[in-house]
Amino acid sequence: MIDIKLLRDRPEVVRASQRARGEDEGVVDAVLEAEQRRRRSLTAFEQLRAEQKSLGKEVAKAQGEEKQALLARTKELSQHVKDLQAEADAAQAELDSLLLSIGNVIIDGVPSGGEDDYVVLEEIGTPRDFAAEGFEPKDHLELGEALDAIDMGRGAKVAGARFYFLKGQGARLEMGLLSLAVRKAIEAGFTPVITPTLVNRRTMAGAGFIDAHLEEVYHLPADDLFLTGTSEVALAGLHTDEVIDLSSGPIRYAGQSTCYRREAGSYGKDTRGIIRVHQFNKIEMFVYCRPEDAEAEHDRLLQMEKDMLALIDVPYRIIDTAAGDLGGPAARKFDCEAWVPTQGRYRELTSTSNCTTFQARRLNTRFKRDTEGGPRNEVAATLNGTLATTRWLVAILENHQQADGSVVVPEGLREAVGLDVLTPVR
RNA sequence: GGAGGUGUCGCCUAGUCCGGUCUAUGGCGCCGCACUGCUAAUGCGGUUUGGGUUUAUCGCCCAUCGAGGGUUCAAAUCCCUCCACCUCCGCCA
Repeated sequence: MIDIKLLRDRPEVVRASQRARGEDEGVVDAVLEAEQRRRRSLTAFEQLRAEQKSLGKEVAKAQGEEKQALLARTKELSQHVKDLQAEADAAQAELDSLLLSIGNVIIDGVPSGGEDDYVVLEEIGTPRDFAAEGFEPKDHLELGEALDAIDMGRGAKVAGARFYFLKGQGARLEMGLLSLAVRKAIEAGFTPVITPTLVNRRTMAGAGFIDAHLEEVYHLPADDLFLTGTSEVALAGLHTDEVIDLSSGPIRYAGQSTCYRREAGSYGKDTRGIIRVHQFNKIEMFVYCRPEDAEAEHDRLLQMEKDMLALIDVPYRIIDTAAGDLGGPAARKFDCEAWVPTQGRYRELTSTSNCTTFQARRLNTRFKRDTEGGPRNEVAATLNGTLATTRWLVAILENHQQADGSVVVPEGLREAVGLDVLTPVR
């Protein structure tokens, strides 16, 4: 949820953000109007409520005929107060639903437009020239099957399409990758966390995954619980309704969890292999900090991702995602996309978002700031970023394959995986 | 799954049976001031959170006793639903 004070004081900033996202900017005026209505109805209610309370005290003291007269007055007043309260509640609800419909205000510099309007910030590494090496690269599934590392068929048998088994060298590769990511995070001062993967409605909504992503989310109606598509959700909810201590700097977590996504509306897309699946594992960084530190923290998260990608040694590029492709909570998002040889294009491996105060406002996570007028509670900023996922195996397998179908484990991963080369078993 | 108990403004706690004097008691902690070689002790004052009004303050007002409904002129207090925690029973990878 955006800050209504910002919208009130500088509506043009919110309008510009909405425009860049390709969203309705008229909602800004609707909010201003709803806010007026809310204040008017609230004032009316509060005045009458104050009168009701003071009359109530007289009733308590009065006797006999006087009491009866007061009761008559106050009964009438009671209904009036209820009506005004209902009006004020309705105005508040209307305001809230308008505010919830507005995405986070983008940060200056974020490119306008949609999915294809990203800006490439940096390209790192050079794709291998397989033609010059004299062989046709195999895709990750063909490699994975020959290594007996990936089994899609049995995944489908047990659970359905887009499910899979990782086994043997495949399981070792993933476990090594994830444990290396956690180790790097710990070295950088992050606290490792294993999170719940089922969360309640408030947490899911607060993290921003119910409005736009409802179709994407597995829901268990019997318990009204939601399977999370990333540990970001649980980590965002970790400090709900708390005042956290940021006096000695940002709080940095590295969450490990299995992630569940319905992938509704992606029928026919990436149906082969483990690029787009219903279940995968991920190490996710999550930071709470003061709003003024958020952009620096964002750069830090991106640097963590770059360091991690350097360890798996694949060519990749960094893009600054366009406003229309940010999703509601993010004010800016950088994706790192690795080169996938058999697709001849870059595919997302990491994504780091600066959500500023958007998530924390919904989840009521604040910190104490000392000001001249004394300590004040202020909404914290949150950021998240990927440090490793199952999908990374795709880039590792394809970029490090050899003509005989074996795969060289990148140097930086060898110790964690415990293998130098993955060898075909058939 | 069943039975019982608990939930009060940082922590502990009074109040709930029997609705109005609760503008929620007291202690601890914390903050400020005073006193004092320093510290401690002592004394005085302050100390939930959100919102409205005014916005330069002070102030005044409303909401908030786990959450949400209800009864009532009036709810921390009575009723209902839900949530969390504790004890016991049952079941169980």
